[in-house]
Amino acid sequence: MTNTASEGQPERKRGSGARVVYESLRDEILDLSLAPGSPIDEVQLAERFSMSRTPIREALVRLAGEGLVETLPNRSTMVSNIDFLNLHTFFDAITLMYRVTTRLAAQNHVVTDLDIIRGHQAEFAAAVAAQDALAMIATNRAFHAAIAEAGRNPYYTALFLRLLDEGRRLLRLYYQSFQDQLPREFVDEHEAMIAAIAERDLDRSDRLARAHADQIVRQIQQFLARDTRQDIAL
Amino acid sequence: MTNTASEGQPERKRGSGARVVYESLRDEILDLSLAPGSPIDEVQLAERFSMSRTPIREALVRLAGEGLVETLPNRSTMVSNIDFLNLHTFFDAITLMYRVTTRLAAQNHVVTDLDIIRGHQAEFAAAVAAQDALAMIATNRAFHAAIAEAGRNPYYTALFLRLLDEGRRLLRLYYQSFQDQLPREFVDEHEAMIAAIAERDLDRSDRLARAHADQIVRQIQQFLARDTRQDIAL
DNA sequence: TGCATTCTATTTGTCGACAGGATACTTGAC
DNA sequence: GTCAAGTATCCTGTCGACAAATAGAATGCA
Repeated sequence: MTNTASEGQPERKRGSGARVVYESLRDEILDLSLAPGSPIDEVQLAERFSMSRTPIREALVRLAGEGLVETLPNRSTMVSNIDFLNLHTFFDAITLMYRVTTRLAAQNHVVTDLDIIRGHQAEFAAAVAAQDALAMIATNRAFHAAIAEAGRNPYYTALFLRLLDEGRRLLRLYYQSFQDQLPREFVDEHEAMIAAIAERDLDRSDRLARAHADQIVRQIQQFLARDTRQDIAL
Repeated sequence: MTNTASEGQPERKRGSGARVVYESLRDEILDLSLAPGSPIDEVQLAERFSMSRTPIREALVRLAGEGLVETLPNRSTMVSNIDFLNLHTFFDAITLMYRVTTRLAAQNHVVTDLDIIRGHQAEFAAAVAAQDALAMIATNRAFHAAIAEAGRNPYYTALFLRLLDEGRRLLRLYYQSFQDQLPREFVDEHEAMIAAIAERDLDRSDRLARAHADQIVRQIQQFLARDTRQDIAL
C-alpha cells in the first residue's frame, strides 16, 4: 500500500514544509528515536513527508547549524554523535547557564513571569508523580526556559535552550535507567528556586541554581560511570 | 556585456557554492556594507554570484540561523537590525564570555596556545600602530578567539564568536568615530591578560578580562551617548 | 477627493531533473 | 587467494521552471 500519501494528506500550507520536517527530525534526534551516528537519506525523507527534497534540505541545513546533524560534503549527512569525551565542557557550560539565568530572573522578573514559572513547575510535579519520563523532560525544559525568559537576556536564553536540548539526549538515557524511583529532590529544588526568585534574592537564586545543576550533573555522571558487572563466583 | 560569467569564472567546486555566498554575505553584513534593514533579493544575488537560487537560499537559511538576517514568510528577507534598545543584554553576555573564556584559558592552555595568542596580539598591535580600523577589528577577534580556543570549551567559544561578530557591527560604528586617536590601552590590557594566562592565575585573568570588557563597553556606550549638538549662539 | 476593490507584477516556496562524486561491487592480474 | 583497477550504482549539489502569496498599481464607487 503506497497510496496512503495521495489521499489523506492534510494539504500543508505553503511556507510550513521545512518547519514541519525540522521540528519532526529535531524531536526524533533528541528523543533518540534517531540513533546518533545513523545516516539520513534525503530521498527517503522526501518520500516519508511526501514533499520534494528542497524543504528537506532546508531543514537539514538548519539542524546542521545547531549541531544536531553533521553533513559531510558530497556524502550523506548523519545524526551527530554525543561527545562523551568532552561532556565536562557541556556540564560546565550548562551549570553556568543555570546560574546566570536564575540570577537574572531574580533580578528582572515581573509578576506574570512567576505565574508562568509556577504553572510549568506544577506540570513538572505532575509528571514526576505520574512517573512519565518524557513529560518530565519536557516540563523541566519548559520550567527552566520560563526562568530564562524572565531573565530577559536572549543570548543566555538561546544558549541555555540549546544546552537543555542537547542534554535531552543525555536525560533520555538517564531517565530510562530508573523509571520507578524518581528524583523527588528536583521538585523541591525547583520550589526553592521559585521562592528565591520571587524574593529577588540574587545570591540565593545563584546558589540554588548551582546546587540544582550540581545535583543533575552528579546524577548523570553516576549513571554514566555505573558498574553493571555481576559478581559471579568463579 | 553579459558574457563575463561564461569566460573568466574560476569554475567553483561542487560543494562550495553555498559557502562562498554565506561568507561573502556574512562579511558584508558585519562590515555594514549591507545596511541593517536593507532587503535581500535572491535573484539579484543569484545573478551576482552567477549561480542558481538554491545555494543562495541555503546561505540565507544559515545566516537566518545565526540571526544575521530575518526572513519573513513569503516575503523578502532582510538584514537584521541592530537592537539598540537591548544592547545591555549584549554587553552583559559578552562581558561574561570575556571572563569565562579568559579564565578557562588560564586553566587549560598548553604552551603552543600561548604562541598563537601572542602572534595575534602582535598583529593587533601592528594594526593599532597602522591605524587600520578593519585590521584592528579582525585581529582583535582572532586574539580573543585564540584565547577562547585555549579554554577548550566549544560552547563558550561558539557563543563568544557569535557575540564578537555581532559586536563587529557596533565596533565598526565605534572605530569609525576616531580613526586618529586610537585606544592604546587595549594593547596594554591584552599584554596583561596574556601574562596572567601564562602564569595560570585564574582570578587575575578573570579580573583583567572583566576590566577589559568594561573598558570596551564604556567606550561604546560613550560613543552611542555622544552629544554632537553644536553650541550656537541664538 | 477619498476609500475600497480588483488586477497585475514581483518574489518566494516547491518541484522534478540532471550531473558530479563517492562508495561498493565486479573483474582481472600477480 | 589477495590486491588493484575499472565499472556500476547511489546520493548529493545545482539548475531551471512553475505556482502560491503578497505588495503595489489601477480602477470603480461613494
